[in-house]
This record gives sequence, C-alpha cells and structure tokens, in this order.
Amino acid sequence: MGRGKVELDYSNIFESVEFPDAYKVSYLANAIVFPTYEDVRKDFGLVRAEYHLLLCLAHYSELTAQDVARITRRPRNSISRAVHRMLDLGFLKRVPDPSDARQAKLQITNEGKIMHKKVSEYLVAREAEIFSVLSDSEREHFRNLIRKLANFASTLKR
Amino acid sequence: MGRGKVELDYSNIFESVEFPDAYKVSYLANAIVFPTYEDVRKDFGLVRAEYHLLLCLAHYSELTAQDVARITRRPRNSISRAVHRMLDLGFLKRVPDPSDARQAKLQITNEGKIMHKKVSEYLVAREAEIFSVLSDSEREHFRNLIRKLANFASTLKR
DNA sequence: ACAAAGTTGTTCTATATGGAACAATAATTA
DNA sequence: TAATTATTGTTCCATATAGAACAACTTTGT
Repeated sequence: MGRGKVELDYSNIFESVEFPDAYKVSYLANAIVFPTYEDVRKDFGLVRAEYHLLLCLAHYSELTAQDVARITRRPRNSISRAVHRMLDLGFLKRVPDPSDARQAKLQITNEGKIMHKKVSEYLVAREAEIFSVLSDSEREHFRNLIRKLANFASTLKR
Repeated sequence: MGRGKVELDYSNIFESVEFPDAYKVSYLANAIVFPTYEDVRKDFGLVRAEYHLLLCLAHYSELTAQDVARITRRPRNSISRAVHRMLDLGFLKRVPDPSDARQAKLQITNEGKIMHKKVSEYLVAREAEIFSVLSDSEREHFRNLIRKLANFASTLKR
C-alpha cells in the first residue's frame, strides 16, 4: 500500500490562494487566452498585435496605429511593427492623413477581411467550447459581469 | 464646428465583436493580468514563472518543478530557469528525491515566504480594486461562474 | 509669432518566453 | 532480463515583446 505516486489535486490552489477571483481570471488567461493567441500564430501566421490590428479594422472602418494601440492596450511599437507586416501581407492599406502629417489612416483590405473571417470563425468556435460549461442563464449573468469588469478596466490609466 | 478631433468610442468593439464574451476575458487579460505580472517584475524583481513558483510553494509544502509546470500551465523550461534563479535568490530550497533520481522536491524558504507575503499583499489590493465595480452579490455570482470556467479550463489538455 | 510641450510612428536594444532536442532515469512491455 | 517507451529537468536557439530614445510634426501657452 501507499507505494504508488500520490496524485496531486492541482486545483486546491483555486480556493486557498489569497486572491481567488483574480487568480482564476489569471488562470483563464494562461490556460485559454494565451494558448489561443498561440493557435492563431501557428494556424494563421499572425502574432497577437497583427491579429489585433485585423480585428480592430474589421470593426472600425478607419483607425490610426495609435487608435489600435489604445483599443487593444498594446505598446505603439508592437502595433507599428505589425502594421508593416500586415501591409506587406496585403491585409491592410494605409493612407496619409492630410490634416495631420504625423499619422496615417489604416483600413482593412478584402484579403484582410477574408483572413479576419477565418480567424474569427476559429475564435467563435473556441468561445463556444469554453462557455459550454455554463448554462444559458449563467452565461447571461457572466456576460453582464464581465462587461462591467471590462468597462472598468478600460477606464484604467495605461 | 466639427473641426476638432472626433473622440473614438474604444469600447464599441466589446459588443460588436464576433465573440464578445471571450473578447472581454481576453481584454481583461491584456488590461489587467499582464500588466500585473509586469508590476510584479518591476516592483519585486520576479518574472512570471518565478512568482508562480513562489505562489505554488507557498500553498503546497513540497512540489517538483514538473508539478509547478502543470499547476500553472507554464512550459517546463520556463520553470526550470525560474527554479535556478529562485534558488540563487534564496527563496527556494531543493532536495533530491531518493525514490526518483530524475526529480527533486522544491520547498519555499522563510525568505521566500516573506517575499510571497509582500507580493500577495500587492495582488490582494489589486484584486480589491478591480472587483470594486461589482456589488457583493455580483461578486459572489462572478466567483461561482469563474470557478466553473477555471475548473473546466483545468481539464483541457495542454 | 515663438518657444515649450505633446503626439505619432519608428528603430534599436534588451529580455522574457516557448519549442526542440538532449541526457539521465524510470516504467512498461516483450 | 532486455528492449522500448515515457518522464524529468536541462540547454540551446529563435522569436515575440516592451522600453527607451528619436525625428517629424502639431498643439498649447505666452
């Protein structure tokens, strides 16, 4: 008896940690959000900032790089790098802003929209999978709560 | 009129995106979770895997590096690197496992506990700040829902 | 009108990170 | 027992990422 390996319960820490709610949000980020970015990189060849660009410009018809940095809370230089690659890939086009020579307006191309559609379909499916553990009414509650949290987060200084 | 810059509503995308729930979880990760790791790095000198080690060993008296990798879902090599640094810093001690020469049992030292306490206090305060937007009953609901999601995430293959 | 301060996008650099391959050991199977 | 397969911890390497500094330009304040 007692010779075999003791199987650790790896989820004890969910309850015993000093900041259990924040810990589980962080855990979800590590377990789901970042692996998902990794999947997008492997399957579609886009790193995080690149996909963020695509996503933003699929939802706002015209943005500057700075806008995207603010929307996604990424550093400007990451977005800058991503813009060049997305231009090269033909997923974005860029037109100088005549009213402000510092900046340029970005738009998504048709190729970009096609890529966005492909990635989105993957992400929609992944969302469905993750949230399948919640009932409809639970999911409705979660939606409202996460909205509050996200809206609050969006007011935090960067 | 109409000459000034138009102020963009950066949170439109919260509702218009194809995967609004997952997007907001991801947004929280980018807006809060990762900046928090960054704060811990700057203020306490510990990178993510290093703090994860400390956290795990503050809650389980003895773990292998592999255990920590599984608990936190970090790659083994990140943990391995972190173990060496934490040993150097005197926050951990390591004893070979006589029953399995491949692995070693890790434990937190008193210095490690002190550091853990400092970082935890910071994270507890941060948690309180973030969740201050929810009422007590909302937070209670959120706690239950995020627990379900985290438990589900913990069953996903890595 | 002029100087000072702020903004945009960029490059350079340092570092955190993850994948792949590896040696040592243990477990499994023939 | 011998051979194969799996596991642990590690090193090496490639890359994603963020900070700092910068030039060009715009806005603000005097």
